[in-house]
Amino acid sequence: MTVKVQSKGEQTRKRIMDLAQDAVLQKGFAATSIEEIIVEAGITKSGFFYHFRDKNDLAKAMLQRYLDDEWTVFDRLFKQADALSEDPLHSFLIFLKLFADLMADLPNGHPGCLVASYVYSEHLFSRDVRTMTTEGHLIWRKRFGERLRLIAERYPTQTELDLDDLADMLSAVADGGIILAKSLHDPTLLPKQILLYRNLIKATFLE
Amino acid sequence: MTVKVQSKGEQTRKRIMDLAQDAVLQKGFAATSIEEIIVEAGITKSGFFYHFRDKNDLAKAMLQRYLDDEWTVFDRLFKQADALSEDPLHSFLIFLKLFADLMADLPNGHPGCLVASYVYSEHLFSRDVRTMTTEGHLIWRKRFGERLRLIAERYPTQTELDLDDLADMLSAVADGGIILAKSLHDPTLLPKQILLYRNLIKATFLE
DNA sequence: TGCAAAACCAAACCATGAGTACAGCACTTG
DNA sequence: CAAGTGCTGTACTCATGGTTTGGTTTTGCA
Repeated sequence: MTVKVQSKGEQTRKRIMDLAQDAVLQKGFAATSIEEIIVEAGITKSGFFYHFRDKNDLAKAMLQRYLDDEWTVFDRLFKQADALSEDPLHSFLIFLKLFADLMADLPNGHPGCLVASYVYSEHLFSRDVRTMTTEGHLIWRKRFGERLRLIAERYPTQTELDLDDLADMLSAVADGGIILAKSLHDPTLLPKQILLYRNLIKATFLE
Repeated sequence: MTVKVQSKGEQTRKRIMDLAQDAVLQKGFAATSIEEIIVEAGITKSGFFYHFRDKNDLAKAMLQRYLDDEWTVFDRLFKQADALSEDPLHSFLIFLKLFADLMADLPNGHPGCLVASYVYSEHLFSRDVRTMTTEGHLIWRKRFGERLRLIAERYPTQTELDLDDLADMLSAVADGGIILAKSLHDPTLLPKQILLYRNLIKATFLE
């Protein structure tokens, strides 16, 4: 367990981003004011503008951090799963179980997907932020797609099937599951949806 | 084909809502200003406030209309499907195909789900609007769930399976598919996701 | 044709919110 | 200890945006 040594500045920067992210996931980016963030963070406006050039800069930094975090989380889960089975299919199934468990363990449910939130306010952000959301989704497609291709090699399916679509479906089920879980105030919904996706994978490759 | 006779007022009201909905799906509700709407609609602010008590009132009216529209669309698709097969499973499979086709025929792809958009800015709206989004999702669960229960009666599954979860999954896949399609600028993505859900249904009940 | 109701307009109000200018404090490195 | 640099505070600007008040036109209908 490495404890990052954070300078005071890094700490405030992180605090700003944490608070901002919570607010954005509840009200959307546009409705989240710098004012409210700095009040909660216990700093002043100049403090904010020292750390971020403007609001869009904050949006970008948050998104980058979010994508990085997701990446490392999935990395960990995949490594865990790979350690438990050599077989690509079973490893993927284990991964999905781990993923579902992780989502089930979030005390108040998943707070929301920042990428999804951004997509529904796309027109607010600069071009580079928008391409980041696109790239984020493409990376997941690639990542899950790779796994699926390894599986398909060993477990040939009868029906024609686009593996990229199947990879996308995990993102879709997760994003959709988060929305439903929020809307229905039911944190158990997301993990259950992931397990249904797992069923599809099983049914697809195990006949 | 009944053509609704709309008074001038009803026409402007509709125009406002159309423009607002487009804007909201692109930028979110908070970032959509009354100003821009009235400019596009060719009216003034007072014109707007004649039709809507306040901005939240507009949000509510838009959501109600959206839910009603969705309801009638699904109604039509279900009726069409039921006319083509007596069997609940096949009827549902036909319905899913029709649904996918409908989504595929949208020239620029699905513009976005208003409910999903609202969920990611929940904290902006009054309580009644928020309960409307919840109710909306519950209605879909009920509607799809009913169909699935009819299917399950005739096609018993071996594995334990919560049909409400399976019903929710259609909403999740749709909402998630819309997000992905928007993010990746690929209108074909949504219908493909629906067809993958259809595969799951087939695999589940036809072994 | 006249008149009430419906539909709309003009102009202001007030709050909020993004962003700036600039001064001041607290490190920490030469 | 001097000088920079990282960070915070005060005090503004300027634009936007939701909402109100009080009037004017247009429309449907008796």
